[in-house]
Amino acid sequence: MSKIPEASGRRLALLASLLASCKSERITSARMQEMTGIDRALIRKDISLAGYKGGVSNGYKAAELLAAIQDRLGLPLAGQKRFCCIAGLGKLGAALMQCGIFDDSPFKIVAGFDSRVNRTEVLSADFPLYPAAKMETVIPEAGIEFAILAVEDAQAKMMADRLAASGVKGIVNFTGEILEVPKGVAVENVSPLLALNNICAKIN
Amino acid sequence: MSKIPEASGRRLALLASLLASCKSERITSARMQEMTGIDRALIRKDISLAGYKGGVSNGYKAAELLAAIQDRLGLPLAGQKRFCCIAGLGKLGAALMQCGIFDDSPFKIVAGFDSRVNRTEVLSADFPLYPAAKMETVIPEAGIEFAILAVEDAQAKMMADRLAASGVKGIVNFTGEILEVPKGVAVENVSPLLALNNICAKIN
DNA sequence: GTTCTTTTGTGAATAATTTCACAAACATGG
DNA sequence: CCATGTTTGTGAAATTATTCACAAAAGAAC
Repeated sequence: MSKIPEASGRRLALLASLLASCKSERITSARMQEMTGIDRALIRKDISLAGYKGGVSNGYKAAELLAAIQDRLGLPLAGQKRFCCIAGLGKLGAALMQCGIFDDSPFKIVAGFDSRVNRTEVLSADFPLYPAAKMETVIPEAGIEFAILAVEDAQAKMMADRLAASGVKGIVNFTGEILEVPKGVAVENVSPLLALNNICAKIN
Repeated sequence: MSKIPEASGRRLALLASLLASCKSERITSARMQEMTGIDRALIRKDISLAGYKGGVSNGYKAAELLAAIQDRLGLPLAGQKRFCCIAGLGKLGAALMQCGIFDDSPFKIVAGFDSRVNRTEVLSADFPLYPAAKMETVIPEAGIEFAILAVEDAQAKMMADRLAASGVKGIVNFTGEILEVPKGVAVENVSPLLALNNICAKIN
């Protein structure tokens, strides 16, 4: 089956996260439009791309639709644990590792890295913390697939290079820097500053 | 002048953040392609949409180009301070307000809100913290335009409604919930979980 | 000042996405 | 079971976005 266009993929991932917290058994494209602002005809097209059929007359079965999207997009399922690490254990990195956001998710933080050794010694976590120098050995050995980058902007590019060289397949970029990564590594920018700028651009 | 399509706007905002940390005086579309992965012809089209001319033979002047993009997109300039608040002062919210990420930016956090009063009393910040009940009065009085939403998922929708009702024009959504907001309020999702899912979708 | 090289700026061509519109599928309520 | 009301699924149309390709602009070298 051919690959789904990126825009459709993003919308479907959004729908997946919406469906994951959907209380009712069934949901219509009209309701999803209300919740997301995406036109319902487009939602139906996307769902059709995802390969799911079966909503006629009464809307889609939320659980089945979610499963179909997860399957088609290659999203990890609830039971799975895909391993991640956090690079940069400053205020933001430390909070991300401690705030429990990944607890019920298919992602699990299994390592933390920081270039200041005392941080890795002082902070407590229920997974090991390493000096950044260990990155290149720990990441492949632990089977870490994804990294959350929360270092200071000045170190961002260097750390991204090292993460990519260590074999991570995706980086969630919390820094304000735009990362230049080899093909095969996906970057998702979640910088609050970039987000605020995007909002400013949208409301004009 | 007509409004810029959303996709172009996002790319231009990305370029802006790239240009903001650009060391060299001039930059070519080819170099920007290397850094962002966006095709250079498309970058030139976007820049042309932004209304900037003047790069022939030697690339664009980074500073001028940045200024043009900021102007065209309505992005705040370095000198300005647009007021923001943080809703939800748990681990993540507290870290966001303390980590200094907004220090050199045109955005300034001027208030924090949490429904647990003791949090607003225990935490220290260089701006006032309020119980969530004060939101509806503080936001309009302080001239707050944007909110960073970092509450727990269960409270996310309710808080987003209240933020919107209080008059914020944009919400940076760190929660895993998809927010249903009135038209006129922009939402930018920066959930690490959604980001990881998007990465999984991309690498397939 | 002439030539050579680089790089933009942009019409035209192509490709892709989104919207429209409606038949078909199914549920519901008599 | 029949009529009625929803809602999907999807071709076709309309729109939008991207890539191509190249003339023109400008700097660099000599």
